[in-house]
Amino acid sequence: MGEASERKARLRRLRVEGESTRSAILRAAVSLASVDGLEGLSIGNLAAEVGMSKSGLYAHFGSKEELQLATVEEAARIFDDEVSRPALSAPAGAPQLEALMEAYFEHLERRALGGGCFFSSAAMEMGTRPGPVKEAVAAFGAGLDGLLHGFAASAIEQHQLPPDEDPEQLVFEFNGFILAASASFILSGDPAVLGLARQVVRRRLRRGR
Amino acid sequence: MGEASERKARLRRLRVEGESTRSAILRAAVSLASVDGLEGLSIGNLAAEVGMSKSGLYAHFGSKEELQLATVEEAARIFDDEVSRPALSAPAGAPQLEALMEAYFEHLERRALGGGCFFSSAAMEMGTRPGPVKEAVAAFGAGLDGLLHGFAASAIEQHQLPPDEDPEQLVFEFNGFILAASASFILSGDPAVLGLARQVVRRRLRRGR
DNA sequence: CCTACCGATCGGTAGG
DNA sequence: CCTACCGATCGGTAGG
Repeated sequence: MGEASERKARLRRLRVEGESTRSAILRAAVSLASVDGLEGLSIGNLAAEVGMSKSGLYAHFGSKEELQLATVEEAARIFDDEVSRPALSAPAGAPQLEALMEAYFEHLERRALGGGCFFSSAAMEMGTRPGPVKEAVAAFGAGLDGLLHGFAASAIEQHQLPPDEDPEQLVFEFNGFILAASASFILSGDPAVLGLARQVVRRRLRRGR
Repeated sequence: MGEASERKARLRRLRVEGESTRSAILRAAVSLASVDGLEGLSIGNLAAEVGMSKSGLYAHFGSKEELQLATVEEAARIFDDEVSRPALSAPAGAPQLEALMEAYFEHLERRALGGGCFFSSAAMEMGTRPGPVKEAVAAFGAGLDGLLHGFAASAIEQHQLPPDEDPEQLVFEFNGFILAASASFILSGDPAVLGLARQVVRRRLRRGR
């Protein structure tokens, strides 16, 4: 079997029924970036991964920056599917906060992207690199903060949390839980750290009860 | 003035009385890595920054990995000087926790390294790259966790925090505060987020009082 | 989507 | 510490 047919076989493996080539490329891009970062994501590596030439990729994305932007979009879609959406199905307030965190911990534990948490890494990596990609990462963060803020405000409103709690402080704390779980899990590779993270979340939501 | 004398002038600027060339190189390396990451730190850029040839750097560090390891060491020394040591001078227990966080927030606000928080970024960046550099970053994290654990245990012992508090959970939470402050500050560039972080820390340490 | 190429930069080495 | 070089890879383009 020649190289060409191997490439096609790999692409077929990556592609699901009815899924576009662009979508298969972006799933691979998110996976590579979850290991090597958004800067470390190279067009050559990505081309090899999906069994395509570099110029084939340039037909889909005109530049590395456009590829990075599309990759951030795809990562946001995955996060919404796997973490945000399940949380929205839980009862309003504290249960949504807990469901979001639980969905996130499972997303981490399952190593859904191959490497670590895409947005934890992207925030640290792109934070010091002004430009459209940083803005896209920041916009995702703002969206997640908004979601958490709504859950927290609702929890206070429904007296699941004391009335003197501050939603903004809660958003900061839950962001911290996400980042600490991500960093700790990625460095240790030990699912036990997620047990500790779950305890922290549970206790935090039972405070003042 | 020729290029050669410009280079020497730059090196002189970077060097303080009695400071070794190696030390000046490493300070520049930490600064560059705080912006571009430990992978993004290139020997060519670093050589230009300190006004030296690439091969001049190879006389000090035999490989990029050795340079990265030395850079992690230097960053740890700076963190210990600016954050850990001041905390150790505070009264034992909760005041040490608060002093460490305050020193960290000031370290961030002052933009002490030029870019963001070296170890927040390094943990996310190297977490997915097995090898000696990741181990060095993990070892620093373990050391900081140990320090926080001691402060937390002491706070509980002295009844500054309730006896049902778990030091390990507190370590996780404070790690989260550090990471959330770092990510938030780097993305927004707004010192106001550190005000929120300070409130969270203060409230957390007054819980159960 | 491909082959074939571009200049720039990467980490690293030879020889002084 | 330097100049001068190595092969590999980077992002990107020409032409089909």
